[in-house]
Amino acid sequence: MGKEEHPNISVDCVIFGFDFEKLNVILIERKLIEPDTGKRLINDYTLPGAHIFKDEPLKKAAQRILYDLTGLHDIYLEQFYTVGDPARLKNPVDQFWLECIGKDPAEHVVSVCYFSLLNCNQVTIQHKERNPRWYPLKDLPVLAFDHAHILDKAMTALRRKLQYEPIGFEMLPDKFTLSQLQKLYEVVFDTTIDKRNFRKKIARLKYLVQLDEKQQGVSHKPARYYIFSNEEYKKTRNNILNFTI
Amino acid sequence: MGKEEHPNISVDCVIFGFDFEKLNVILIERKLIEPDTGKRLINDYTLPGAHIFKDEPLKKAAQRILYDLTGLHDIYLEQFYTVGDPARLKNPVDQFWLECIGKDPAEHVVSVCYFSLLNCNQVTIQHKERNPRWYPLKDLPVLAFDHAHILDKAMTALRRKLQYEPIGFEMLPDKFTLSQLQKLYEVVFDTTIDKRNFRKKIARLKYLVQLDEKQQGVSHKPARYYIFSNEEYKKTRNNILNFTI
DNA sequence: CCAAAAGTGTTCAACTTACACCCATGT
DNA sequence: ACATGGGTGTAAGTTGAACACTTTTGG
Repeated sequence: MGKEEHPNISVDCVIFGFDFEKLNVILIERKLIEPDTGKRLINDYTLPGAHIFKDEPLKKAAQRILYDLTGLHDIYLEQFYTVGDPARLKNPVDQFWLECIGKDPAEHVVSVCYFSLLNCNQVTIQHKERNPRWYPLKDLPVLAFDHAHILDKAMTALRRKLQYEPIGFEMLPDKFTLSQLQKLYEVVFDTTIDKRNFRKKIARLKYLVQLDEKQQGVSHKPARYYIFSNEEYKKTRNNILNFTI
Repeated sequence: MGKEEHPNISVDCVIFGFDFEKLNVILIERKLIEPDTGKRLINDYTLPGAHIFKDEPLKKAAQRILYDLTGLHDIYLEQFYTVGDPARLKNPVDQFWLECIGKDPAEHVVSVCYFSLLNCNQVTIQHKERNPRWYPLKDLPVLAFDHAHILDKAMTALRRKLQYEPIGFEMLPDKFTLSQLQKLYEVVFDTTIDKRNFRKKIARLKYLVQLDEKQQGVSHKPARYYIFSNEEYKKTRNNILNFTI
């Protein structure tokens, strides 16, 4: 009961962050250096994750991981996948690592995976140990365990979700410009979007509310700010039945 | 190792079956009758599920459950959700039941949930114990544990999936008529579809191949059979970027 | 005045929706 | 002959895609 870790159940978090230019993800160093020779035995990266405590709900565990990294509660969080192949931690490097950090390498660990959405500029990552920081998705280092696979699934899940729910706002400040929103979609879907068509689409959405406020101190025509109105969204959300077959 | 059950990790299966009229799901009786009085202490229904064996992959466990119920391998199977709140099995009836079947009611059981798709008429459910059978989704009995919640999530996941991938075929025979396919969509989305518009849409899809073969022995104009061509689908699948924002 | 990003309309093609009748078969 | 479900086309409205120039600000 209480703070004892469950040996078989962990939670991994794919924390996406948008910095107005590209999409990033928080990774943590996994470094093991032989003290005598200075030789790097292990030098790669993992997603933030933790074993759940016994009697801790999965979502609470994910929120705990997020809080420890960002100091924030109430971050957008969504479960998207659970990995549970007994072979997933069985390669020699991972086995060696698990021994080094005092886990039983023989355990079958099922990992429940969540993704979260943030705006990079509104977060300062808390350093406790092992140096967590943002890495651009377009330029990732080598990932440990099956974390490349998990990240791939997370990306697919994010795109899917973004296709039917307006959660892009979670990666922007409360007030944002349409160009910022457009850039976000372009980055997530790795594409370019026509500015006029994009804005025409926005104009149809009642839950995107234009403010009187404008950008200040930019050396070009200042953009108008918009906010996302959740009330309007709830009213006008379209339960589309647009099946592809 | 081997056939020992993992006390904390289970797999539940939501097995959807289409019978050309409605959507059904396989449920299993949970019955407990007091021997003396004949009083029904428990009388409700559960989704098929099982604890995984130690060192068994999650998907293998799901396939095992499906095989035990249907005698079939290679059924469409998709993971959609994992429940892991320690409170999920803590109501008195469920606790009592767990004790009766020899499980430790205090364990925190994380359940990884899969849904599968079948055509009811092509399956005979294997009776081992506790009488599993099809129940119409529109007329469900009382469900045990948090299985009503899981079923709800499954239904949402099925609809979403059906909106961007043509997996409806998994609930039809290899050869099917367009009316059968239309009925399937109508039933899953609880709506009605215009016949001519539906068929116009189908005509655009190259992976729906019309056969020369027709229905036989029906007391009306016999319908042409169609098959789903996976090769064509892979060629023409559209990676649409149709975001709602 | 220059650089930088904001903002704005039109046209054409594709798709969606609504709608009614004849056809082939078994009984 | 009749009951049953199969099969077909058209017109109007809506949406998606392509495309270029003017505006506002800071430096």
